[in-house]
Amino acid sequence: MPYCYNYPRPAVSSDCVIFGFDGFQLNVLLIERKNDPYKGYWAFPGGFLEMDETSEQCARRELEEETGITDACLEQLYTFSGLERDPRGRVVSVAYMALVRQSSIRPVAGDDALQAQWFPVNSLPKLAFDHDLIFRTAMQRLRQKFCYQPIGYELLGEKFTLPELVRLYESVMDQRVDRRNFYRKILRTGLLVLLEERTSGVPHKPARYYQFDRSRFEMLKKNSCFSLISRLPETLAAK
Amino acid sequence: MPYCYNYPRPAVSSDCVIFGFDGFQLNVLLIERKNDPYKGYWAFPGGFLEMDETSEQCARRELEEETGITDACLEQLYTFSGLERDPRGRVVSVAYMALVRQSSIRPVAGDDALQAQWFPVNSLPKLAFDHDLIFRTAMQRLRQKFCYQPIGYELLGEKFTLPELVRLYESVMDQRVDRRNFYRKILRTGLLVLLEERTSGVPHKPARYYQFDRSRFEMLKKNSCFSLISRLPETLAAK
DNA sequence: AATCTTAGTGTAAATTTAACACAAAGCTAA
DNA sequence: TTAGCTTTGTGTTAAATTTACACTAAGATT
Repeated sequence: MPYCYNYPRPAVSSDCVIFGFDGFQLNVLLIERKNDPYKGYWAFPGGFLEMDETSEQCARRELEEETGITDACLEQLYTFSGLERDPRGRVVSVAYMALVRQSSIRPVAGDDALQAQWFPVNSLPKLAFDHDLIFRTAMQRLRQKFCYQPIGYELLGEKFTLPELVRLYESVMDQRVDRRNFYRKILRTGLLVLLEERTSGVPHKPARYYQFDRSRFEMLKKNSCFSLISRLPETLAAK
Repeated sequence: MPYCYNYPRPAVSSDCVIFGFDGFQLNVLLIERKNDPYKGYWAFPGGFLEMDETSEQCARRELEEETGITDACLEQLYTFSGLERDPRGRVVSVAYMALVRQSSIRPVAGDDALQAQWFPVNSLPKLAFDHDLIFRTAMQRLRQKFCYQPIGYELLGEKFTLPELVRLYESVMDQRVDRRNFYRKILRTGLLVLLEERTSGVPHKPARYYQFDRSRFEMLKKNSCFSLISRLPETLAAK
């Protein structure tokens, strides 16, 4: 026990909630734990902080070690510090989340993981530690972000069709979206660039591909704001 | 050095960014540090995590010890884990923020603090540690929240007038707001309850007092969502 | 009683939303 | 080859909201 301090310290770890979209449903990436505690349980990839890395670097490192993913754009989600999170003792975990193109990622189990696998968000296995709480927090945050930011392009390919985008929104928000109104709304933002290519081999009218205009997005993010509750659903306003 | 572990561990702390509003400008509560490092510098109240408390409980405890504030509603802001945050060694800090009624709080220095004092957000002294980064993060988050949530009532009294509310919004967002349109918007949400009382002793028409309907707010928070970028300012949409 | 200052209400045009209908384009199967 | 099926893309219209204003009201001061 070579590391000694004047006061007790919790261990610090990072965990990653990685969202992917397969064209039909929203998934998260889980690993099966190779070691105790919770051996054999599924959990989010993560591990202990080392002294020469930030919490985000730790998340990125553990993600690569356990799943092979290297280029996810991580965003800090929340820090969990419950007293009984981990049977080994006090562990404070900084959770991160990321949206990735599921198709471009082939998760490979490594290190502490028996296997890495995608699970649909509405049928997860029993999770280790307090990862169920982490998952619910991530889901909530993801939905919030979808409400007021036209994000989610990280979840699709470099190019995508509007119908795909609608399905993504419907999956995440778990509610029906009017295609036609949605198209207009999203196109009016000017964030999508129309490409020449179309889908092919489909037994119906082919869809056009679009690309996300990241530079315009950054520009807009700086300026747009202030609307004070964007709009109140009529049904609620009446009450 | 009685606390020993197999692997090195960072210390974990909590810091609190407390926002207050004095009717004219937005302020934050700072303490002057009694001890090194950064002795004599101003900093956000905070301190080290103890083993029998969560990170939020730690924030609440330190806030009380150093400023006497007991009933702030803390919200987790962000966790800072930079390698060089603290000259004493590796410290990971979980930052919280809260909005309080400045008038109802008389900050009292205690414990590690020489004094506790409100500072206008646009003229802060030099801050200890990376607290300048924490402040900018908090300010950004506060503005974001004001954009899509009719919050900020914690910053005003139990009862308040619409002109006060406008001044609050103008202070936080640092931009002009059209009184008349703002009134309509905010009233339409149904979140404000008109009281009988009016301001008195003012050399002009007295303003009416309103009260925030917290239960309706909770109800709305559950249901409202999904607008996909509330609205795009015309000036930007044109580009 | 006139004046000054801020509070509260109203109006009209432009924009956006919500809820639809319909034409277009590709494959399939008779 | 053509009718039929499916999904995509584009309009249309009424209702609601936003924006940008002008005007009246109420209290204190001179």
